[in-house]
Amino acid sequence: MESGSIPLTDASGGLDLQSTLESGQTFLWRREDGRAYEETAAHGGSAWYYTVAEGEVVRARQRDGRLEWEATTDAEPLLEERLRLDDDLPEIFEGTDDSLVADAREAYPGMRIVNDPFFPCLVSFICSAQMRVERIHAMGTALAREFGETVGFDGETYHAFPTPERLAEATEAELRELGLGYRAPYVQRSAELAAAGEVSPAAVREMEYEDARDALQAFVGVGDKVADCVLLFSLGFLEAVPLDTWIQTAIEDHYPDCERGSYAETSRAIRRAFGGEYAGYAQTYVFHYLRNRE
DNA sequence: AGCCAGGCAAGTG
DNA sequence: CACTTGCATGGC
Repeated sequence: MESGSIPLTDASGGLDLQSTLESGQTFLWRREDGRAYEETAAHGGSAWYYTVAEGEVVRARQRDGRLEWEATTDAEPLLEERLRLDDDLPEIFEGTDDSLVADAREAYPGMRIVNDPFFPCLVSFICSAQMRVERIHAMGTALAREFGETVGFDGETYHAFPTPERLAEATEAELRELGLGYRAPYVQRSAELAAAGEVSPAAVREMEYEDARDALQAFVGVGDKVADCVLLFSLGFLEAVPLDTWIQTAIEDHYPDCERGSYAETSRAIRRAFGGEYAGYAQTYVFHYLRNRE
């Protein structure tokens, strides 16, 4: 086993690992302990998290201004990529003078947008429809347990997120047994499309933002909102602003002028209000901030 | 007991 | 294009 630690400088905005991994952006990391979010925060947020990435287990925790990791091979490049450690947060928020965004930043400085692998991100957000964050996470755990490759590490057995091929072979009934409900056929059919290479994430990356959002809707169970989540949390479209129920409420309460009646037009308006190029960062801070108060 | 949760697909007008 | 309806499941 290899291990190491990455220094986190304040210059680029630091890191809040717990908020990054538990704010409903990614469902691919789990805590080694079973503590609740609040308990972990009370303990200084230094819990170990793990994921299975590229067939290998990676553990990480934040302590004493460093991001410590344990893995079978050097995990530094992977962590920098998945946690977007090179994003310069002060620069990203430089142009936004919005007070709600400022409050959210003050509450969770160092939270970053994740950069998840495409297929797991896609399936996670297909499952997210009308579902609480905690249950989406549980669905991911169940999918990995039932259909994911097993990986041994440090005397324990872990499960990778299932491949498109494996999930394409699953039956709707099997997926319903895992509690996916009406999302079961969406996941199965989208896995088939992904396995067939119907929509290539590499090609989507090269598109203009709104074209990319349309292209992802070739998958089943993917509308505007889920497409925006995949663009933001997996494909590097930092301008994407998923309009979920929380953000819709925020628009009513704080940005009534941005309500334009349709997803496309409201999206344009709120993207402008959130600073354009990096509007998705503002969105994610506001989402986490609002969801954690009350 | 009823309502709601990071919505979407399919069907109408 | 806008609008309506049905859809699983679990927690409060």
